[in-house]
Amino acid sequence: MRCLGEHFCKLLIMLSIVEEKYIQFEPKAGGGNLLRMFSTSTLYNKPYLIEAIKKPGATWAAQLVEFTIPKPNMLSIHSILQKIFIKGLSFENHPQWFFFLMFRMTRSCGYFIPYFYGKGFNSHYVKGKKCLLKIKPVSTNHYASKLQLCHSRSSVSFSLARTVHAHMISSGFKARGHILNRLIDIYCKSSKLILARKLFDEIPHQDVVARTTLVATYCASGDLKTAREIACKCILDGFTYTGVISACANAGLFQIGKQVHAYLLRTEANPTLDYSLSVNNALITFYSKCGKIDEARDIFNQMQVRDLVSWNAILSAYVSGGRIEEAQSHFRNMRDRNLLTWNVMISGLAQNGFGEEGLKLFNKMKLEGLEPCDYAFAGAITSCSVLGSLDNGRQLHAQLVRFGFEASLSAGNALITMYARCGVVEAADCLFNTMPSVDSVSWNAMIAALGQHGRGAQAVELYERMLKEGILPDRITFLTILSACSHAGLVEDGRRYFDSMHKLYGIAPGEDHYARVIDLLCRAGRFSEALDVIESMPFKPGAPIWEALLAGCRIHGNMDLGIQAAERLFEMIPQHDGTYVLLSNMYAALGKWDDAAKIRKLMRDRGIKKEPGCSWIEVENKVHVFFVDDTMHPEVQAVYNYLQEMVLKMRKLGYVPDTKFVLHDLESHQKEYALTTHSEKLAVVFGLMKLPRGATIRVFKNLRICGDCHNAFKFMSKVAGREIVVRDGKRFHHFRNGECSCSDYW
DNA sequence: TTAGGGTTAG
Repeated sequence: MRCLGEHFCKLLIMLSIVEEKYIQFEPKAGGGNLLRMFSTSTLYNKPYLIEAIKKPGATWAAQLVEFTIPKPNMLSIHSILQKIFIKGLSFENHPQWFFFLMFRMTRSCGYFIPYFYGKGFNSHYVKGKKCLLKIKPVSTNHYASKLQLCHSRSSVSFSLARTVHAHMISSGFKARGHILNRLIDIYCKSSKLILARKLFDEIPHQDVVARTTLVATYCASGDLKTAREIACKCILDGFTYTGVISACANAGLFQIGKQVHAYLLRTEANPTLDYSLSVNNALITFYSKCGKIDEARDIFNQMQVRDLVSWNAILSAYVSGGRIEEAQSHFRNMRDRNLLTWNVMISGLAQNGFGEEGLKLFNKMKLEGLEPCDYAFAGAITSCSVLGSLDNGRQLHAQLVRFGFEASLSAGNALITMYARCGVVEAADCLFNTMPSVDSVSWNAMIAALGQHGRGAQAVELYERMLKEGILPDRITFLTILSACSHAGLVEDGRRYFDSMHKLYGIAPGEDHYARVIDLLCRAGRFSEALDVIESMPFKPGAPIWEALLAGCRIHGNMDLGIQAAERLFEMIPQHDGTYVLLSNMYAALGKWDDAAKIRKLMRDRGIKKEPGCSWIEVENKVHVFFVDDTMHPEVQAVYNYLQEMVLKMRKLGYVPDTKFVLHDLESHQKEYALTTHSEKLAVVFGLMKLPRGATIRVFKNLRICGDCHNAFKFMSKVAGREIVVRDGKRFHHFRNGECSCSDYW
């Protein structure tokens, strides 16, 4: 029990700080045997645990901890907590259980304190307890290490830092130097600038470290006057400049960052400024984040000395600018690479739509003997989202658990999107609800997932829940919730959220937000309102606005307005194939074949090619691609035969091919045949032929699904008794028993 | 004790 005793001592010290209270604590003996008994077990979810829960005190805590060895992680402990609550047990009478857990988690995973703080645990178990132990002031090292606990890779615990600070004051401890600097840093990172400034002003000898922290924070908040005031009172070093440049990069302050750069160039001859490497590295990232990739490259090329940070920074710049070829060539030319290099490249490929390449690189990384971290997993999982490869995604999820990263936020968030984009929104929902901790990215991902699957009401519900839990929506939250409302026809909700953006949350709507509102209104046929919104915009409408308007006009056959929108688009983005196709489709749908042909001719004259429609489906871990009128796939003839039989059965149930979706003026039997060559039909039929009985058919299409295919899949789902899920360029359709989840609103 | 290279959401 010696080891346990030590744990408890450490715990006590820590808790004294966490709670600012005196805590009654009575360690109980008897855990030793059980500790040994389970020392090799990691099966925390076996019935032993249920038995163990019935036992009191330290015995139980000892088991609990031991069960999580050798790889304690957030998920395993979280699931224990869930079991405890399911059984109606609480920590009320056994605070030591909670202490032990918290200590173990904090030590093993580094970020459990913020987790517990958010969940109201602290008030749950201490209230009403007698206070027996008085906590004395502790050493500088102790406070330093406690403040270190406030920092984790992804979060800063303001509440813990504040408590440590309070403890210092109440115990009479005189904090100096780096302890204060750390506190200031944490306050700044927690956006408590006033508190940080107050502390800074109380320091008798303000050093360059504290100044650097504050200058960078004031700069990021846009308060340049104060930043300058603080900066000019001491000799600045490289840390200050890199800090300021980085702050400008993160806050998007391009002009100011450029001024700092110009200033540094003027003072380059100054021999005291010997920090060009890190400053240049910061500058690469600054220009990259401001979208100036060429400038970033120039800095990299002109650098006399470069290190791995420089190489990674410029690689990241290429990737973020979508310059994948340059990134790949740069990656190949790198003599040294670290884990980060691989992560940047893998996720960069995935983000730019190169899912297959991303997965290949992830596997290559492993073959080269590098152990992937959770960021690498996140990149690989994103690759699966791009491909719609559920099999690969599931395998990666399993690997992730084996590697002990199941508590990772970035990988977890990537998984939510992967499951949703692979058509299994239930799995995404389940993951979201069982993740040990979530952040705003997770909420946004889940709201987006529900929206894409046509579950607008649920998306709205989740958004409201997010607000109730005190999470502030950001500009991406609004993009996702507006899309969700738009796809589900929730016009009033969408309008209300759009209005609240600026009024309640101070976020100025961007063009992308306006485009979504226009989409929302036009889909519902409310064109005059949409035009009013366009009038009220503080900037000139760009292509996304006219595209949304045109798409709405197509749905409602509003030819006049559609032509106006298309004309604007022809001026703005003449090379974009979508405008020509949409307008031509509108004419064709109205039977105006001459006009449709004119648009097609215009397209040809301008040398614009329509992106060919293609659909794909994963069968036994292999992706099968079908094009329109496919002749390439080895089994395509069997597919056509199967489809013909299927159409006969569908006709008996009332299916009538809707030839208005054929865009060329053909004889009616030719039109009907043309419909049967659509890539999405071929892929779905291939799935029906190849996948086991009862398995859901999941098909992906690069463009929007065709209206006749949409109707046909409703009948097909009934005839075959199967669920068919189709992901098109915008959203998902779930066909089940003759109906689609979108209720034909798309 | 401060700074410079990464991730996930649209």
